[in-house]
Parts: sequence; C-alpha cells; structure tokens
Amino acid sequence: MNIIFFGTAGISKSFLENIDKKHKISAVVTMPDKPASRGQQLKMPAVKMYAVENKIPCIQVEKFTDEILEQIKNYNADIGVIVSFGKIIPERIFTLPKLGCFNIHFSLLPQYRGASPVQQALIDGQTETGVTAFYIDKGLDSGNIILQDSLCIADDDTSCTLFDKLINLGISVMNRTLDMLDNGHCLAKPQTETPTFCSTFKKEDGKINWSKPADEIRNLFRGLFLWPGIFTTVAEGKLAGKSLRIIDCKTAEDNSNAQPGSIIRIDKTQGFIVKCGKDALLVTKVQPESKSKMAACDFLNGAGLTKGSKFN
RNA sequence: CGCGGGGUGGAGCAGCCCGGUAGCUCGUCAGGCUCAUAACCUGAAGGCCGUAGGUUCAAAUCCUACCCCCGCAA
Repeated sequence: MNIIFFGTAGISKSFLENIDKKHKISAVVTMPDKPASRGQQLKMPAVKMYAVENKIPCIQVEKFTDEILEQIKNYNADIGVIVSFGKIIPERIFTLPKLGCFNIHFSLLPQYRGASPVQQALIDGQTETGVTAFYIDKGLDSGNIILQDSLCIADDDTSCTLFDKLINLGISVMNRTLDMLDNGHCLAKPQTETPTFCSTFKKEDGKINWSKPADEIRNLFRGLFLWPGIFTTVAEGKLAGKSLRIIDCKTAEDNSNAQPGSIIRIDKTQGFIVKCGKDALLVTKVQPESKSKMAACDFLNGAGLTKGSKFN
C-alpha cells in the first residue's frame, strides 16, 4: 500500500523504520524544526532525519493550510499511519487517504485516552496495558478500534522499559493492521466502555509529597522516569533549598513513626532510606541541581547530610 | 551570541571574595578491638587543584584565552 506517515516524537521513528517493506512510504508529515538544548540550535525531529536519510519526501507543518492539504493530496496515499504526531489532525486531512487514517495509541482504549497513557498507567499502579490501533475521527482517541493487544506491566517497569515493550508490540500491531487493511478484512468496532483520560505532565507533577505512601511515590517515579522525573527539596545542610532529583529508588518496609521526609537509615552500600506516609523509600541514585547523577551515599557525603536530615 | 552551575587524591564536596602548610565525609590498604561485622579505634598510601598563558617574592585562590561536564529553558 501507499502510506503517508504522521509522526514527530522520537518513538515515531521506530515505527516508521519498521513499517513492513512491502509497503511504500510516499511521504512523512512531521512538526517543524525546533530550537533545542543549550546552544538553542534548530533541531529536526528524528522522523525527519530518517526521511532525509532515506530520501522520503518530508512535509513539516505548523498549521494545516490549504497549501499543505494540496501537497498531501498529491501523494494519493491509500492509508495514513499516525504515531505520536503531536497535533490534532483536522477532518479534511485525515479523510484524504482512500482508507482513512489510523493511530497507534499506547493504552487499552477507551482507557487512558490522551497524551500520556504510559506514564499515567504506571502512576496508577496498573498491572496491564497495551496498544490500540483505531481509526482517527474527530474526537480525541475516540475512533473505532481495529486491533488491540495487551501486555503485563512488571513491578520494575519504568516509563523507559514500558515504552520499549509497547513500541515492540505497537510495531507488530501496526503491521498487522496494515495487513488487514490491505486484505480488506478490517472490522473496526466502536469504543463502548466508559473512557478515562490523561493529560501531559508538568515539571511540578514530579514533586514528591513525602506524606504519601511509599508505593505511590514509587509509582510516580516509575511513570515520570523519562520526564520530568521526581524530585524533592533539600531542607538542610549546604544545599538547603536546592532541588534533588531521584534517579533510582525502591520501596522499603518501615513501621516506625518517624516524620515523613526524614532520613531514617543509611545503608552505605545502597543508599539512604526516607520515611514516607506509609513505609519508606530507599533512594539509591540521585542528581542534585546543576550536577551529574551520583550514588545516593556520595551525595550525602558531599552535602553533609546524615540520619535525621530532612527533605521537603 | 537564550539563562545558570561546575571541573581540587578513587567518589562526593570545602577552600577562591580577602593570594602565603592541601581540608571534610567516604572509599582503598595495613594494624587493633570484637563471637562477629558494612560498627568502633590507630596508622598509611594516594593531588602538576581542567589546559595554556599573564600579574606577583609567592597563585587552587587574581587576570586572559581555550577545552570538557551538568541543570534550566526549548
């Protein structure tokens, strides 16, 4: 089939390069280059880099103008594949390909419609999630479901590892969906259950509330692992007032009535243990403001913190 | 020229403003104590203080240039 691919985020590239070779990718649609990192130089989306390397035409859109519409129309695509594009695609665009457009979404729709289904599922402590291929319609992730596959979430999965698993599964779902469409055996079913929604996260969402149970904090850590991460504020010592990012942690049982946010124990081989609302969190790796990642005990040595020190 | 922090024994840091003996918490090694230990005590090794110039009797510290690392923002 003749495919037009919509995608922007880093993960989109994995899908683009793994589309079954029997199909032809006639064009890639992505967002404009954006200033990035310290130098603030323009950086092209990974999808565009792939397109350039493989000499695939690439359309970058800020807004879907009439001119863009004409360009897309000229590619005469059979199907549009959308993976993490980053913009709502208007009806006059998604109706251009002969068979319409489908989206790969990282949840078991209609659960977790919206921007951060992977992160939110981890934060909620879910043990199962999946990938859904569905037809784009005018709503938000509300179209008819073509194919859905589930997988188990492991206790030690973070957004990083779970994304990896979902990308693999998603590529399979995408290619099977393309096969079904190609063969004309494609029965899409409406979403009937009650949907749930999730939105994007802000930096502030990663702030630790130590009065919460350790397993909730740990789930927040897992969900926000890639971005923005979870952080706390040092309350004393030479780094008082600075923020501290938690790079790795585990829950630890604790029945003491110590004050949440205080260090109740130091394990020189592993890290330090902070009391939470229920149980405690063993912090093993950390990154202070403006600093590199380091072992939790190294941080204590430099910051002059010890058993009894507190975080806010 | 987006904003900011930083490069000091193996690790994390202090010292720099106000030039004059290389400091702290760990780690490592040796010895001691102990039923035992990641605990405690004693001792030791290990530094061209990011690089190159400059100022000075004297530079980790002041001046200049360069290299590298990191956070924010995107």
